Amino acid sequence: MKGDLYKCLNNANRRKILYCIGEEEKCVNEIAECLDIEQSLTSHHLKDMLDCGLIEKRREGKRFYYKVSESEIIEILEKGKDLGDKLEERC
Amino acid sequence: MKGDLYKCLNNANRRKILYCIGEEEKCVNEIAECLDIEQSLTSHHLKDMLDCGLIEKRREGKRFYYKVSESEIIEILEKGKDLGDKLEERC
DNA sequence: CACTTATATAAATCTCCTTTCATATGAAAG
DNA sequence: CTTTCATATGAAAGGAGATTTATATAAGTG
Repeated sequence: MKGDLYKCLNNANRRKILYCIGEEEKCVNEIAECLDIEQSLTSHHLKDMLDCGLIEKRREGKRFYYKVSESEIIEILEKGKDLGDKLEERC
Repeated sequence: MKGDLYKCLNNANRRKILYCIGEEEKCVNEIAECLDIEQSLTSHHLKDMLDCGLIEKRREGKRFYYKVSESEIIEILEKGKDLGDKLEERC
């Protein structure tokens, strides 16, 4: 397993991807469009997250659908967001 | 506020520091010794975490004591650890 | 006041990450 | 079987982050 959880979370595009496929699986182009980034960049990020087990991939014809593998990750993102907001208030 | 929560969490030394001062405040040298890293490096990491509001600093004579500012951060670390372990099992 | 202890900081270096660009692969459609 | 669509991959460029080394500051001690 390459890469780790925290590395995956330390990038806004990857976090957006997680939110984007958190509710329902999406294919690469849908994700790229959702984040308004290049397909290539999307694929790179998906690979990283796949490598660390955070997401899963399923083929359907020429498309690949991705989804979050453990829904806990969304909870962690929410907790992180809450804490981030709280820390901002301190400044 | 420089740096963000996820950046702070994306480094093993910084995570160790959080665990190290999570229970009780410690001064810089204690932290450096606890992690077995240089004082200088410790200070750098402490500054980053201070900048993002994750920890707090208190002076006592020539020493500075650091502690975690929001105990939630430890919960997030625990959740992250659990999820990390779970993801490892998949591979 | 000189010395020591505790911490901070700045510069330099090295490593790692992100993004872009070009290209490859592979399925489906005509 | 050529073209198109969907995705993956590799290399290169640029930037950000981690660590080390050397030095500064500031408090406490004799």
